[in-house]
Order: sequence, then structure tokens, then C-alpha cells
Amino acid sequence: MAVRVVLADDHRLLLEGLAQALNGIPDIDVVATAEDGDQLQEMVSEHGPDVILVDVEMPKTTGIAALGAMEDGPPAIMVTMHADAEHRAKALAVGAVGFMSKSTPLPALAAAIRAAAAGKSLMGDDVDAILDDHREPVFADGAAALTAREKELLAMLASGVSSTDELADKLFISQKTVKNHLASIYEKLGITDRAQAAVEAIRLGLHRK
Amino acid sequence: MAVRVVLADDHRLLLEGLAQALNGIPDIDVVATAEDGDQLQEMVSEHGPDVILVDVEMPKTTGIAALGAMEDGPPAIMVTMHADAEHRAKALAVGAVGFMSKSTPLPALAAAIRAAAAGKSLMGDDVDAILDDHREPVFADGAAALTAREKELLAMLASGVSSTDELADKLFISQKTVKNHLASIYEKLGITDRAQAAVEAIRLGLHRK
DNA sequence: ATGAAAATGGGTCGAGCGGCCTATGTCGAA
DNA sequence: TTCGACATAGGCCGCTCGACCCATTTTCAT
Repeated sequence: MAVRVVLADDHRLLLEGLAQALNGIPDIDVVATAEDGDQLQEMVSEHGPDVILVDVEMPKTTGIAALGAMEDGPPAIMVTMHADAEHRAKALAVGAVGFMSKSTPLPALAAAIRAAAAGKSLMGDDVDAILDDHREPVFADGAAALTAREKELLAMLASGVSSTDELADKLFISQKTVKNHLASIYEKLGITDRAQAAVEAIRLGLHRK
Repeated sequence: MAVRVVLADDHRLLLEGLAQALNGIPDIDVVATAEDGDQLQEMVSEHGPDVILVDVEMPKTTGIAALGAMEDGPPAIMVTMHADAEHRAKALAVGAVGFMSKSTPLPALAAAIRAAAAGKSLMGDDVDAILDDHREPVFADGAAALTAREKELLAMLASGVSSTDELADKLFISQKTVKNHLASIYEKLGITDRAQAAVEAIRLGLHRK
């Protein structure tokens, strides 16, 4: 049922943190992690994951090289700190189905993983949109990208205030502005509706007053 | 901003448990509690709450009597273990704006408190509907009233699966059945949409697989 | 002082959601 | 064995939500 994932990254903090975070998502299972391209190939043949998530920059065999060596492997999503055109081109050239910046919010990454597992690919506009939105921010925090007003709105959502009407009243703004804020929240967090926004708000600790 | 509430009930367990639970709701503040009608009148004049929540059956001055003695007090919601017609009639006679069974789910009670604070009253059909639905169950748990299938659905909601489509797929049922389950969840928890359902699901600990 | 980001607001439109009613089959308890 | 609760499913309708377009004003850092 759950999507089985293998992670590869040479930064252990990121590797373990991300594994932890992804395992916190019910329908995603991190079955193994690797610290370089060689280990990655081992883990993939040993565990046969549905999706692999690979850092572009890795010691020994790089992510690019490892992917190139694995013909007929599971769909791969490339992750990188440098979301520039050259890296992307190389990643796509070796068969990656997706390409995400390390500053991508977790839900967006989760969405990409599910999409990859389902055989879809995050090419073209999808990737470009994601890259455009998350090229700058240094933190992969998610909440860090939200403005003060957006956090306020999310906090209300997380306390059970869900209708546009009520939100507008309690924030002293028009219903249209509520919808605008929600739209930009959806985009930043990689989600699509209020129910998911409520879940994220609580996960990010935005509830409690 | 938050609604200030005074609770009165002679059962300390219920009194303290309910106070705890209500304080867990961001926009509700329990400012004082009382164990009988006399204490209630003291606390009300001392704290000037927005709403009072009173047990019908209390030693010394009963809830009914205490309310009768307080002309021009804040709006009162009567709570009782015996949700029968006679008690309700008496409660309404002394000016209660609402009348809830002790087996009412917490969100429904919270909704009633907000409504009372806003000057609305939970008369007529609203109260009757609530009484009809919660006359039997002994626990005021909320989650206890949910069926296994409903909890499953809520758990998925709490993990970010929000669309009817996805929910139907993952539960192997039709979209219509998903909507039916959601409708009965809304009714049981006193909520109106998926965003609130997600919040409640997490609050009830229904997430984590 | 200039420009970017944030907060505010408007309109349109289609798809999805929630309310309400009915119906069927399967349980288990009275 | 009858009644009720639960899970399943369909239809209908009105309204809300989210997507995509836009504009204005303020604030703040450069």
C-alpha cells in the first residue's frame, strides 16, 4: 500500500531528518538510506523500492553517475541544493522523473514521490513552477516561507475555523483576500485545499493560539 | 477574542476533565469552575464570563434555581445526564439558551458555546436534533461514537488525503460512500467540513496510521 | 528613491463539496 | 425473527471552493 522509498544523500543530517519526516507520512515508507552512489545501487537491488530519491552531489559515484548506471531501475527523483539548469538537464538526461530543490516544502516532495510511484513524471511546467518558487529560500522549513498573515490564517484553520466567511470576519478582511492568502499558502506548501492546510498547520505547530 | 466560560458541576471529575478539554480549544477559556449553585453565582459576578455552562443537578442551590436567581446574567447552557423533556422545559423556563446532554461530543459543545457567546440560541430543531442523536451513549468521548470505517476515513484525512476521489480509491469504495461517511462524521462531531474534520481527527489522535 | 514583496481587493468559471432523500444488503442483538 | 446499526450506493441541488486573470496600496530594504 505505502510507497517504498530509498534515500541517498551524503549529508547525514539531511538524510536522517528527511527519512524521519517521510516516515511520518502514513503512505510513505523509507526502506533504506545510502550515503553515496555505490551504496545506493546496493540498496536498490536489495530492497527494490518503488521510488528513489537521490542527491545530485555525492562522493564516489555521484547521483548522476549512479542513475546512469541503473538502467531499468525504479523512477528517481533528483534532489539538489543547486537548482540550476545544468544540473537539471543532466538529471533528466540520465532518466530522473523529477527534480526538486532542497528547499521544497515537505508536502510538495511527498506529492512528487507519490506521483513518481504512480508512474507519472514531474516534467515541464510542474518542475519549472517548483523551481521558480523555491530557488531562493535557504531553509527547507516550509513554514519559513509563509508570511505573518498567512500563518495567522493557518492558525485559525487549525483551530477549526474553516469557512471563508468566518475567516474573513475574524481577520477583518474581505472574503476575497482570504481566498488569495489561501491560494498562496497552497502554492508554498504544495497542497490543494483547506483540509490539507489544516493538517500542515498542525504539523508545523501553527495551532496553539 | 476567546470566549470566557464558567463551568458548574458537582462531579469533580467531569468538571475538571471538561475544563481541561475546553481549555484545549484555542478560542475557549475556562476562567472559573464551581461545584454548586452558590459558588456559581460568586464566580459569575467575580469573573463576568461570556457564557456559563451549568449542570442541572447540583447540591445546595440547583442549576435551575441558580439560573433563576441570576437575572441579566450571561447566556447559560444547561448540561445534564438526563436529557428528558421535563428538565429541558425547566431549563428553558429559567432562561437557558441551550440544553445539552452530557454525551454530546466536545466539538458540538464547543459550537454551542460559541453560538451562545455570539448571542444566538440553540433552541428548537437544533437542540432536538442533538438530543435525538446523543441520548444513549454513555461516554462524552466523541471518537467513541465513530464507527471503525469512519475512523479509517478520518485517519486518511488527517494524513493529507482530502479529495473524495483519493479517499474512495484508498478505501476501495465509491465516491458516494465516502461522502456518506463524511456526512455522518460531520453530524456526530458537530462540524461541517473536511478542514474541521482533519483538525478533529488529529485532536482525537486518529492520525498515526 | 526605486523596486520588490506583502496585504488588500475584484471578477469569472468550472469542479467539487455538503445537505437531503432514498435504497439495498449484512450483521448482531433483543 | 424482527429491528436497528452499519456499510454500501445513487440522485439532485445549491453553494462554496480553488484556479487563473487582474489592480491598488503600503511597507521595507536597498
